[in-house]
Amino acid sequence: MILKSQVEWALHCCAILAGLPPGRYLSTKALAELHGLPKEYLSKALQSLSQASLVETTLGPSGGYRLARSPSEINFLDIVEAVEGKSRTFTCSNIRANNPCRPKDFCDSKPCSVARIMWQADEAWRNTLKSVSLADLVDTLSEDVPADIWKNTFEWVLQRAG
Amino acid sequence: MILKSQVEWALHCCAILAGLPPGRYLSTKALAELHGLPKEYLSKALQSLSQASLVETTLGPSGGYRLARSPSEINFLDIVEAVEGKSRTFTCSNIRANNPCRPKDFCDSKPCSVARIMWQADEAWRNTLKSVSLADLVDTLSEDVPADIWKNTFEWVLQRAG
DNA sequence: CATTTGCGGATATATATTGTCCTTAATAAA
DNA sequence: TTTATTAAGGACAATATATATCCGCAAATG
Ligand code: FES
Ligand code: FES
Repeated sequence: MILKSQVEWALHCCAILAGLPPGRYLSTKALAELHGLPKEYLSKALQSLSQASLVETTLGPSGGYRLARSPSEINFLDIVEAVEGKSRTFTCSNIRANNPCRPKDFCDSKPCSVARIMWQADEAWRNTLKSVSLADLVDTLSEDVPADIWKNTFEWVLQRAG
Repeated sequence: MILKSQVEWALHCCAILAGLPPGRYLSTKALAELHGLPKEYLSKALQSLSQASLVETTLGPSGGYRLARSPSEINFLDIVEAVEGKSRTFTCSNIRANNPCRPKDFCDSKPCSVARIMWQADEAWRNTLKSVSLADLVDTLSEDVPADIWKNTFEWVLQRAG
């Protein structure tokens, strides 16, 4: 089990969009070039963000993407679920029902204990993702990324932002 | 991203093995029949448990599997990692290095902030799995599963255990 | 010796991920 | 108005992973 590479792409793209001045847009082309990614396929990830209402778009030259909410109101879980979907990482196929010792019309009242525990772990994962906002990420990045690279990157971005 | 169905299989098989009297073995055939699973493919999951030293095996008629440790000394994470592998669910392909604004010989001192946060969530998932033992599972199951089905199941198992 | 068992390799099939190509409609700039 | 640029999305192909089956081997049992 491994998350799609699009998750890494989407998170990094959102981090860039979070640093964009209000009202400006950044295109798929610029985001793809900045991260060295296949433009057409990155576009699918950005469409997922759009369908999840995390970003807004506009068409035409100088068009592209911008965040639909403030960075403090978007968290990691929002972005991960936009790309990966909201379904749980453990799926129960109810193999307990195949037990030959069970009456064949027996109906379970609760989900299986095994599944419940797996889902608790899934919840812990989601809660951690939910606890970190895009604003938190930008704070951490601006500490970790060397100041000159950070500065150059946003100059590069602003030259291409519509 | 979704866990393999073998995870569900392995957890249920371990729960059965945990209820086996000391010294007895249960075969792949019996475990497959009990859970309604393809014997040959379930065998692969059990081999994973064996390679992880969670179970011991013996050959020949009356052979099969038993736990290598007491149920209180085996947790969910042991079993999940035996089947799914120990690698993290988020992999960083270091797309930050493709940033055209970076000196091309620049070397990062830390893992990317994005990856660190994703790995924290992964840790939270693993910690939850680690906190539940097979003994805990058996306790929960014996409360949830109706007493007569529970009893019949272990009679069925004991008839087939070598 | 005959049977049963776990183990591992080889192989086949189904599904998911990754990636490309193309058309369409909207938008902005020339 | 014309032209260029953009996001959206459908169709498709390539690749990787998950699921599943089959076979031969060596060990254990009786
Ligand atoms: S039957 Fe699906 S987890 Fe128990
Ligand atoms: S470069 Fe991989 S997560 Fe940031």
